[in-house]
Amino acid sequence: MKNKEIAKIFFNIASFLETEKADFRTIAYKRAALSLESLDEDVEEIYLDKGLAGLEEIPTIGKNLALKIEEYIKTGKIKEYEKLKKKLPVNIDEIIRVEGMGVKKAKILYQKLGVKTIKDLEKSAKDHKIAPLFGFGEKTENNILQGIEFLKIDKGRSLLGFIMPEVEKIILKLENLKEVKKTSIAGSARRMKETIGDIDILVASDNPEKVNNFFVSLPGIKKVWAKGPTKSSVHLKEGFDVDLRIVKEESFGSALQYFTGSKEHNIATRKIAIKKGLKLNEYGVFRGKKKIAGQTEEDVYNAIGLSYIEPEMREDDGEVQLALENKLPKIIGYKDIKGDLHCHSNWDGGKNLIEEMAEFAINIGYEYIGISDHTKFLRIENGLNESQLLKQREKIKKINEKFKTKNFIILHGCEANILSDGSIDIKDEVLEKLDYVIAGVHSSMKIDRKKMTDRIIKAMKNPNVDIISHPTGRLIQKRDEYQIDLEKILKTAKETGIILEINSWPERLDLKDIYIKMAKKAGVKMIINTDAHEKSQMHLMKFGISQARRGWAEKSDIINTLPAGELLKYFI
DNA sequence: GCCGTTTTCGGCCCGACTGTTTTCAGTCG
Repeated sequence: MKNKEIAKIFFNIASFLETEKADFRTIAYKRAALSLESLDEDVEEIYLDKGLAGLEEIPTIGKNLALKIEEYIKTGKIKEYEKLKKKLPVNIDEIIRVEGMGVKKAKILYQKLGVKTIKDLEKSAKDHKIAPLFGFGEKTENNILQGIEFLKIDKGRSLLGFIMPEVEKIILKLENLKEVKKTSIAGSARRMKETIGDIDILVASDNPEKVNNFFVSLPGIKKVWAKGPTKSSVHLKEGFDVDLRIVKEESFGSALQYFTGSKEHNIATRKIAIKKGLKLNEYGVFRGKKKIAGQTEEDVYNAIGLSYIEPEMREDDGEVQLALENKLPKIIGYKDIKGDLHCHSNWDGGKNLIEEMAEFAINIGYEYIGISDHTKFLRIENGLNESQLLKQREKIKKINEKFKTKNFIILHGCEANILSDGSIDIKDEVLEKLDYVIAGVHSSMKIDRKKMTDRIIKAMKNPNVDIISHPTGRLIQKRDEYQIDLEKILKTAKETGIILEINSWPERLDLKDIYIKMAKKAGVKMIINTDAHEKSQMHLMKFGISQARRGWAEKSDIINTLPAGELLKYFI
């Protein structure tokens, strides 16, 4: 996929152009870069398939940019970009990562001091060469040094599952303040993106000053970037920024809509407002000077003629048009799940007894749980062999007797291994005795695309296999997906009735949102599981659900929204 | 440079905060 490479070049071209003049060409390049970044299809394939015309079908790509993409595919270079680099030989994308540094400052620092890299920048700041420059000063110089320090320990984006508890802690503290009327998570955390750059929090209050002062003095804050009457921005010791915005309660809905983003979604909604002769900003929806909405997000969307759009869908990926036509899908809700079928017990080295897992499931309102321990190929995980599985089955039968009165049932499955030849590591005569069988790849992950696809398809065709766990094997920020032909896998899933898992583990979230969309389109059913190795991890379900929501999955696409009786029909 | 349920030309989302300046450009979201 050359999408990301070209996107990066377009971003940099925009930056270079911006150092000369911030006209709409820069915006066009930035938009094109964003659109390429989020494009599912490979631009190179589009080009090989349909030529320039195909490229021009991509929104934000016109004749000129299509030619540039063609040039890159053919020659590996874009002449205009090379020219711009020669004119301003600065690692522009690197330097503007320093908080407070933008392209204009970067250009001046190159011209005056020859700064080309972050290293040069750091040296110039340390030698106090920046402060005396016109337009700069002591504070700017210090901020640059601090920004560089933070970058050095910056882990980049954090996993949603890691950052969410931190957000909740801060929100809890804010809620305890009597001046605070309402709070909400906003930004990409509210949209439940799988990784989060920084945290955005919105507060409704009539005393913003008090809230702001309280916020910037919270423990763990290493640097206050900005603090104004309605907004402040800080850097936490955990390595990320938190932005707080305070508005009056009457504007809470419009502020939340604005602050949740995405940026592209906001631009799209504001354009709709303009077309209707309205203005949308964080204070409300306005007709002339008259405010016609703002208290709730529903009001805001309705006022500009849209139906309410769930935060997880706000990526400007067609949702605005559907909201305009009142045709949005009703995506799965956080309370629709009736049970978790990918749970490990202490039989395979998990932490809890089967009974403990079941009791926890009952307490969080589930109607069933599925125990699916690892099988024998995974020795390191104490995988169960055939006789152990049969023994476990007897045990579960007995435990189920106890839960009969509670209208709860433990289903018995396993998470078997798809071996490198596509066979399953447990004999069929045992597999067929289980309530259901999950199969997953846990070894030989680097084989080529055709072999991996054939391997998984062979497993899917085993009549005893019901579910494929974490189908692409990715570990976010750690390990790429296995090479697979997803189209073929989806086709086979549809033919065989195989269920694909959405694994809720924060570093898996596998299938991911765009694949969920593809699966839904292909008519393939999915199941959201946690892969819990101890009972409290069943709470991770919300991250799987959020991924499903980002993939626009509806309740009917997800089989564990069904009661046990109906669910089991999928496993016959 | 892109794009069209006002347009093939003339628009392109909108506002907050800082630092340096003395009224605003640059940066951020």
